[in-house]
Amino acid sequence: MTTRTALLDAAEHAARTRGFDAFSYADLSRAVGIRKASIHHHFPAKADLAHALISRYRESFALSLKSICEMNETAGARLSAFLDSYRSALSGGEAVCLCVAFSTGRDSFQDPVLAELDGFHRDCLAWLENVFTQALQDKSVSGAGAADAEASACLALVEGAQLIARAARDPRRFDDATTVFRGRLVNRN
Amino acid sequence: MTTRTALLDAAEHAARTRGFDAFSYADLSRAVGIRKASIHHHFPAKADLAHALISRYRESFALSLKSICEMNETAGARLSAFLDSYRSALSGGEAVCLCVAFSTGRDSFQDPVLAELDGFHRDCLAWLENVFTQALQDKSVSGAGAADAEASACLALVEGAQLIARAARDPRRFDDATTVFRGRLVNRN
DNA sequence: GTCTATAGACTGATAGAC
DNA sequence: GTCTATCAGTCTATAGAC
Repeated sequence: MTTRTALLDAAEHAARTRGFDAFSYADLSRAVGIRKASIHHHFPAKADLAHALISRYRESFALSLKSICEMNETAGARLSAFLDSYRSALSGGEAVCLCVAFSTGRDSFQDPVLAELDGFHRDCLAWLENVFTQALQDKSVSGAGAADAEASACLALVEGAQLIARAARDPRRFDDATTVFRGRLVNRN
Repeated sequence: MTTRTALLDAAEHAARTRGFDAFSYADLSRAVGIRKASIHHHFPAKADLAHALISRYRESFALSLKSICEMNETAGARLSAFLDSYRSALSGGEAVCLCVAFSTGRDSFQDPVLAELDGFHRDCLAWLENVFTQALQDKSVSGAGAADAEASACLALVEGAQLIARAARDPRRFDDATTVFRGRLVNRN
């Protein structure tokens, strides 16, 4: 593994557990085992690190959504897998997804990072809207309404559930918050 | 207005728009018009300020929930007013409620503050559970399931919706995320 | 690519005069 | 209660040797 990748991994972990502004190059230095100054060789400013982080995350998340579609046929099964991925991102209640972590500290960021963050949200909402549109056909989500409204509500629900679970350091809070929604999903595949 | 109150007001505004760790005594100094050192007379450590903030907020929120119950009869109308209060806390997309702001920066806080924050969550969930229990009787929320599950989902929804709206600096995102839920409320009073 | 050394700004916090 | 002055610690970032 390259030093650059090790730095990105350590930074992602720190950002998701403590927030982007709450870790320093000194923390990364300790985690990866090189000096602070050496990190600046890979990411001259912390803004460069932020951009690399969110950009890598956006790409990997897009792949993950694609994989969900390949492995699940019905809208209900796809949404169930979507919930699972947000649930597993909690890491036992210690972390939130990078998207939530960056949303809470949005002030620190400049245009290139904000654009990538907005792009992430758009990707996610577009995918959800597609799946909820499919749900109207295949009847695999009970009581499904307008696809765009359902998509917005679903994203807010999982992000809010992550926030609450991490605040309580208890992933069961995520399960509590998503119980009603899960009950609407017809889980045959 | 006392200096102490002016400091709390300025701190609350800063915490809700930028986060508790993102403002300094220097910022408060500028906002209120006294020197940094003078702030330490009112709040010796920043942790004392955090405690005073969340404690004041918890009390005023409890009063606000009580007022909602006095002014609205049905569960549907009460939940609609609950949504309104979270929606108006957005301040045009610039802020989140103090509870969300403190949840995102939970690492910075010590026990007395965390206890108050947890208490706030408990208060809020207990109130919601009561209202959803009422909804099973008065039929003012369509498709209502188990009260505790509905309460957890409702809190996650409004907190997630605030997060997304503030990230986009656009309060309409809050409306988008809460459209489906609003549609379930029977709004006669 | 990694290092030592350092700069310059900001943080929360304290001492002591008025 | 507010002030000036100052502290030690942290932060991001840079210069230049190896």
